[in-house]
Amino acid sequence: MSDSRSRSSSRSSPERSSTGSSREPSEARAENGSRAERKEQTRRKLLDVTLRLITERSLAGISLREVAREAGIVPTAFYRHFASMDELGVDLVDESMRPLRQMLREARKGRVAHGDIITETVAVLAKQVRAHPDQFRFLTRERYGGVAAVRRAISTELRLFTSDLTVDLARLTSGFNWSTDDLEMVADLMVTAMLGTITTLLDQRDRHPEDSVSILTLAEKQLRLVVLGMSAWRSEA
Amino acid sequence: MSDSRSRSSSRSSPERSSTGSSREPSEARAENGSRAERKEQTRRKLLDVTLRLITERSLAGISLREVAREAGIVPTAFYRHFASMDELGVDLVDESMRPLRQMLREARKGRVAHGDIITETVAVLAKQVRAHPDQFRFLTRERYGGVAAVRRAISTELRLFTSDLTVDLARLTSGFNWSTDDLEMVADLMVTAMLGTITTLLDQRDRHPEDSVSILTLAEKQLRLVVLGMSAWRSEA
DNA sequence: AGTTTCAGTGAACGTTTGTACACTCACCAG
DNA sequence: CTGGTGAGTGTACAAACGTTCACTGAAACT
Repeated sequence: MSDSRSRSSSRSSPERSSTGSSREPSEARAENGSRAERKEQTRRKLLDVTLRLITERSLAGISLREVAREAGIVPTAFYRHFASMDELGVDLVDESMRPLRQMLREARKGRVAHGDIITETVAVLAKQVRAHPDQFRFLTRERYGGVAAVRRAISTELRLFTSDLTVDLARLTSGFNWSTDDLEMVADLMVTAMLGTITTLLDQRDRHPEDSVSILTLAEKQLRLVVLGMSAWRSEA
Repeated sequence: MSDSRSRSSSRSSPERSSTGSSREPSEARAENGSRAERKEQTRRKLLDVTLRLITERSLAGISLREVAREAGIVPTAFYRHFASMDELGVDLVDESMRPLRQMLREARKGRVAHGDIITETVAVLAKQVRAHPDQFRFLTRERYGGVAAVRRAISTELRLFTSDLTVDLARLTSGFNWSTDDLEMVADLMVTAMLGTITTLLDQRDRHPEDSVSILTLAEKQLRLVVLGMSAWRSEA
């Protein structure tokens, strides 16, 4: 069916070695970029194609051949970029989670009032989910998915999220002598709640797109409930 | 490698129609059970094999042939029981979740003090996870997995869990005029937290088995934190 | 006793898969 | 100008896949 796309690079150079003055590398070539750039472009295409295909299937259900086909290269050329689909998956995890982690860290930076932090965090998350739904779909799908290496990569990165949050909670509760264990417990609950929100967000997105608002207020409420619990906790235990 | 197992049913009847006195169905046959029973046995085997194989792969990564092979039947005989692997997956969801839901409902029945309910609920969950780890692994793996039908089935059943809990929360907070939306919000948070506990429980089980205790106290703490949050909430909003 | 039902068989099919191998030829460095 | 590098090609193959079809034979029904 979709097999007519692989015939796009037959003619290579329209006017090759004509005037002799084409020496400097800064000339406007018909084909784009240097060798390294071209390679990076294909790499990107492989990653993007996989991300797109994973909308309706899991990583384990996507074949190397299919990804290569959609990216417009022959199956064997795939190996120039990744040793296997598993490796591609791990790279995809890094690429998806590292920027997000940075954004969430900065959303909490400099702020002290709990309310602000919660609103800001939920907003950042919502914006990211809206901007890169495929990445989040990939992450939720593969978090407990069939590929062990990918699962491990996500789990590791997620632990960093929790540890970031634990540090910030420690700063916010300094003076109320919380134990590290209890702080981690709360951070874990918050991260879990936000992960739940993400999945709800993705689910709802498919059916009726603009219910996001109610989901986000729900998420904020849940976080606020936990913060309230923290106040009561400190005056109990 | 593992191909030497399919040659176990070559000789069918060692002494067929010898004496003529083998008429009544209550006779001690070498093979067991009636026709319907035999069929149910094979069905069970198919379900069990799938559950076992899913420990290290996802449903989408398990082939119909492999399941049939491990169950000791020929691939085509699979269709006598399920129309596809997807259908088998949906049946597996029902079988795993319905009894659990019943148990959790009864764990909350007749109790009024929050502490009791929390302890009891976590205990029931822990016991079930310990008793049927494969089922829970299957559920967490396929909850956002690659097979749409299975995803939907789990999601539906999970919503019932939340709605059960919402009803019970309504009973417990009667007189404090909570809105249904807010009760659902809390119930959702609690269910999400417990799902997180389950996955942590399964992860840790593989590495060092007897850290379950600390995970369970963590789970109880999280639930208790939420309940504390509820008290503070009602006196605020 | 005679007939029907149906779980399981076995061969065959057309695809698709991952990977091996020898290759081309545009690019970059010397 | 020249030689090496390496991204992408094309062919090839064995293995596994889902599904089809006509079949067997014991249990169940009449």
